[in-house]
Amino acid sequence: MNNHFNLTRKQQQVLDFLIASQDHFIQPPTLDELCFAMNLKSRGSLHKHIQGLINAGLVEAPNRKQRGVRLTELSLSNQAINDTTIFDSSEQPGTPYVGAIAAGSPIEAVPNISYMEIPDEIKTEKPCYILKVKGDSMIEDGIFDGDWVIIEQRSHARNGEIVVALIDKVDATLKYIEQYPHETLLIPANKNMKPMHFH
Amino acid sequence: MNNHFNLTRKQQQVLDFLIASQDHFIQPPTLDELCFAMNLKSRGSLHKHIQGLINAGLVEAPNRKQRGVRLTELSLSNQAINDTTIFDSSEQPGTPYVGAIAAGSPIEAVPNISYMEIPDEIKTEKPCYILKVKGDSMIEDGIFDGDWVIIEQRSHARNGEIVVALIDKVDATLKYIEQYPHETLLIPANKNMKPMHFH
DNA sequence: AAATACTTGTTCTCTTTTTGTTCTTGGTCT
DNA sequence: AGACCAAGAACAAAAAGAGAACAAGTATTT
Repeated sequence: MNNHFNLTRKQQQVLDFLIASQDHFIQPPTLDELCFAMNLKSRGSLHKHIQGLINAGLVEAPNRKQRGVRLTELSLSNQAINDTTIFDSSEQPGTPYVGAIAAGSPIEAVPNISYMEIPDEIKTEKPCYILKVKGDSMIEDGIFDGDWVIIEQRSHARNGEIVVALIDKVDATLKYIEQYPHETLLIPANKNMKPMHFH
Repeated sequence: MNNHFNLTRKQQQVLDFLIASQDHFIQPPTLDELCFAMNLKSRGSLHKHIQGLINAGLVEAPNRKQRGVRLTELSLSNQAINDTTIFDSSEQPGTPYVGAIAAGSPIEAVPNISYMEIPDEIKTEKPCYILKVKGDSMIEDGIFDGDWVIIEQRSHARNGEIVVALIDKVDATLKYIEQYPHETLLIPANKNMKPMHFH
């Protein structure tokens, strides 16, 4: 539609991603970094798409220089137009940021979903999200009211791990979990609170 | 990421570091100091990057005269531009790095000084550095062994604040401070430890 | 003041890692 | 069949690292 450049589907996708994520990269991303961010596996394949964008004049040609892929003035000036298409593009693969989820989740509504940078030292490749702690149920483990916690997004938990437990799909609390065949225990790290039993 | 100068990744990184840490150095840092601060091992290698910045006009060429590497007007004015544009873009503010000082300080030697990003939500404009906590003296306040703490660099402390106390200019500990005319108390947040008295 | 040691920038060589590029093979979709 | 794409091997140049050696300057000692 608004695509006067004759880009293939994937080329457009790469371009959209580059434009959308340009502020997230401190330095122009290398092919490998782009692969990782877009969840691709072959540098060679990506290179062919980049080559297409270079031919269209949308990406600077790095003739063998190792300086990462940079957008040209042309594509930057077209960015405003593309902004609308970005929203359409419905999938937004592997952004390097860790998001704080809230939308649609049973967790108490966060007024505005923001994304925060977290230090490399803490960062993991696994999908994570950030929650703010309310209450003192884990105070003996150094998790205080108002702390931010980084939660690894998983479907299962092992005994002894700290989990975000959804109770009746309404309330969310941070507790130690112990799962037995007949019941599940949620154990706070606070002497003044008692473990909770569920079935 | 916006970079009209044709710098290599490392050159950009060094430049970013110089800009971000210019307030942390009392004097312009020597190559060795920069190596130490950036956790590099070879002065010669770093010199090559600096040379690249000199060629780009971003760093002053010290003709065997001035000690230390200093930024040029160009890079400083460029920094101002970047700052404003960053503010305009309304997301993603601030310098990406916060320095961890150690050089020459009486704090127990950190093997390699590294700089870590900290979330915008925690960040402050004041000069800060990061230390890793050893011991359990503040455990009741949620400061555990192995935690990182962000210390605001100040010359004075008020009663009731948590400070990094240097004892005999050798040991550094994290304690509450209470200063009276005749003595100074360092109070841990751990029932098993007793306050320390000094004069 | 002279001799000495230490700093600090510079240059050089050698090695390793990173990164862009090319090519081949095979798959999917129209 | 032809366009598009994924995956991966292989390669060459670029970039980065380590470290030795040197020289001009600074500091310290004699």
